[in-house]
Amino acid sequence: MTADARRRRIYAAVRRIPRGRVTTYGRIAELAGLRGQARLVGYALAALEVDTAVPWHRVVNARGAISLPPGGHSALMQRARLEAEGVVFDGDRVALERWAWRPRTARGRHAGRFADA
DNA sequence: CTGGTGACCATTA
DNA sequence: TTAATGGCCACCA
Repeated sequence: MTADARRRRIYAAVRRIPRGRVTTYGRIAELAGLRGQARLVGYALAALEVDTAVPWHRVVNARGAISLPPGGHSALMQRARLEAEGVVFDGDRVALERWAWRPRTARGRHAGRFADA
């Protein structure tokens, strides 16, 4: 698989995140069929155009925090966009147990490390 | 080629 | 709870 194909899979996965929810880099990697390659997700997002339709702001790190340089323009925009969608921050992070998007892979009840609040 | 870096993460101590 | 470690891959010097 080419590097370009991986990037497109990553973007496709990010586009699936619903409004008002977040998910992690590692989770996107899994959905893109690239388990264990979370770093690639960050790299791919960094390559996006400024006016992209890909909802990159819905991707946070495993702690629920924004992984962009603190105080930077991009970080501020990410937080502003999330809050505009109703996502609430607790300090510098969002509670994943509450805001993480869980695609329907859950069989019957909660299947992942993100349970409902 | 080699080595370093990055919007990362799970594991281990 | 925080720190260190090893693994991952694309890109660049």
